[in-house]
Amino acid sequence: MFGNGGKQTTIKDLAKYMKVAPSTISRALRDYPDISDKKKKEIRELANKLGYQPDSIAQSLQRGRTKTIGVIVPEIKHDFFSSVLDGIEDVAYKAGYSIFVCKSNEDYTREIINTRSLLSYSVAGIIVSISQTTQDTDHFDVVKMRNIPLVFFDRVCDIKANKVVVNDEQGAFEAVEHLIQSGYKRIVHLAGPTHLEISKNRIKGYRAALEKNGIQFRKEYIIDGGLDEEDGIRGFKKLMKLSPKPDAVFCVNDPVAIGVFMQCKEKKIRIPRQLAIVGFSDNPIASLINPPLTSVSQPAYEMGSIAAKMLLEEINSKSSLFKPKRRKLKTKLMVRSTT
Amino acid sequence: MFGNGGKQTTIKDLAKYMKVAPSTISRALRDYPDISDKKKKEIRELANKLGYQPDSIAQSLQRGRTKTIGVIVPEIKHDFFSSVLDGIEDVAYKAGYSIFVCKSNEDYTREIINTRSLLSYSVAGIIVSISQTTQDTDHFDVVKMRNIPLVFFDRVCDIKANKVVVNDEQGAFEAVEHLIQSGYKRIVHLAGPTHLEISKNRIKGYRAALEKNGIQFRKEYIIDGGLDEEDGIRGFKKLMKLSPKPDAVFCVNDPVAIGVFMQCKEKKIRIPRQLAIVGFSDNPIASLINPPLTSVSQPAYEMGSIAAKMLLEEINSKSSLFKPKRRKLKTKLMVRSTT
DNA sequence: CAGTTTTCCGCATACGTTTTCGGAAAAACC
DNA sequence: GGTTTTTCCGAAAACGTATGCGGAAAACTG
Repeated sequence: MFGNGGKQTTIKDLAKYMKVAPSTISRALRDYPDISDKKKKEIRELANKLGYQPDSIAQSLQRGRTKTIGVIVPEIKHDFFSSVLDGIEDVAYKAGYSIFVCKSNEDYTREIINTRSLLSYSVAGIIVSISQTTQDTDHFDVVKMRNIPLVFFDRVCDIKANKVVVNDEQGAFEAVEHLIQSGYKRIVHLAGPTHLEISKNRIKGYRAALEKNGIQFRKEYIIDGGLDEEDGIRGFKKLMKLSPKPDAVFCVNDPVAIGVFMQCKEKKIRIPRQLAIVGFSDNPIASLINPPLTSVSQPAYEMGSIAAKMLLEEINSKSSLFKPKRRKLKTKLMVRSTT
Repeated sequence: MFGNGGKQTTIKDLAKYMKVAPSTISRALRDYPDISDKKKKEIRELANKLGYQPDSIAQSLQRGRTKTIGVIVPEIKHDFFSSVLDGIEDVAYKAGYSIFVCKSNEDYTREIINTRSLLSYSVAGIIVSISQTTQDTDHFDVVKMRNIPLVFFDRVCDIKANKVVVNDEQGAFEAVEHLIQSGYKRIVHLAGPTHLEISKNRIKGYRAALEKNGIQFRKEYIIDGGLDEEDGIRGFKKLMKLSPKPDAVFCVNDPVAIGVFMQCKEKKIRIPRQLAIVGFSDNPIASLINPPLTSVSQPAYEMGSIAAKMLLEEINSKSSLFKPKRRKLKTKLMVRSTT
């Protein structure tokens, strides 16, 4: 298959071999009308025999754009993000695209470097969930200015671009209302970073549920924090100092809930008798711990595939007057035994 | 920052602006000796002002190789693989490389397409864990022939290339010996696909432990299967039909163990009283289920970072007489309550 | 057979970099 | 002031592909 010591067979090689111009080869392989059927057939056979494969880099340089979509996530190993990646990859693969995965590590400057890198690689589009520490979003303006399609998912910001999120407010509302209807009255919310939209929306839902059910909102019952297990542990400690003592906690996501969960185990606090717990995102782990964690299910894989589809749509819509859309997916409350 | 309507500022733009040749710009920015310090400074300032960013595609075409490393994994969302990806990304990022992530979906032909795609993108190197259905490995020969560095991890094959694995045999041995020492006598092994090295090695360890402890090996106590939860469920059903009834099961990995675990819950079989379970890979879930799962811990993140380091080493070693190495990482038995 | 159309293909160029080679101008030497 | 050396820079080619344009040969028209 490869007779030339490791070098890729190029269009020029074929040209020399066939004693025609490179342009002829190119046109023959792309089935242009200006080449005789006989020659096309010959060329195709030779290309097959030598295992010719067009050089994507050269094509990209010529076209000014790659068949690649860039993805920026805060973390890869988190279940939610890896499921999203999975969804993106599947859609991209089917459309003949590859994915470039960058991790921001929840770090603002690394996110900037990542976008720059993706831009310099002329990706066809970018899908991103912003990091916890990102407050300023100028780096995404540059993407828009270069006319590169952009889709945000889950952790979005208020830039004019495609977005796919879950109905965080509704999800939070249902979770908290469920707690109330189960008889809990002193419900704490371990919230995420306040500048993130998801945090705000989940707080909104929390308050709405209290309000609707005539429960007085207390400021000290919202505990700010982050999105990791450690934040859950820290949150638990703050929570235990409150008085009157809370009887339930609604966590901004599952890792935080797991942090609380583990602390309860350690301190021998009965779940849900002494403290009820609700998480958000329904990681697979939720149903397997004991007692199984009640959590708001978030369609991660679907989010990824929808984000990718939206991106491809924008890529393929030549018109620059593309109207950004916002898809809001439904959540589903998975009631288990921690409530 | 961008005054030209969305187009990337190029080296030619700078050249026109400065009224010098493009080559001068290139040399100035790369700090070549042949340019006067004064001009270098001017050029750098202009480049900064216009936000010049070298076009990676053009550089790649010129160099014949990208600053990108391709990764092929069977699945993204599995905890083990996403942790490996995490490790790879971190060291790649530090070395100025980006990663191209492809998913084979445990499918042989998709794996071939993935490698082809990576080749056509002139990646600097490839890291891969082969799919369950891969028996033939010609597609990797092509990679070697193109002199592209290659590292296998976990699911390796017998190609002459860098490899990083865990000591599967030792890990399995310790797990099974632990079972024996805990008093279990009829120990079944739910094995993986037989053509994978990991499966073979874990079987070896299983047999070695039996042998050393004077327990008769029974052919029917090895149940072939796959690597997923469903395979665990299937395995459980076969296992229950055996007589005498087994009292312990050593699973080829955690998903399989979880499958068995869930079946036990469903069928009200007491763990570990009626059936002891040991998994492999120590997913985070293992410690959180009830009872917590005994499992062989496999350093996933470290595997990724080591694989990436080996790859970079090979990339940077100009000499084509590179000697493939094999790193074997240690496992650690995490004894919990299912045994 | 001259003129027109059609068929088929090559030339040249562009994409943005890097790099080799060589050459002009300035500086240094005797 | 002529020769050599040094300093600095430009021209051009190359990487592999795609494409507008033009041109030669063949086929068809009258």
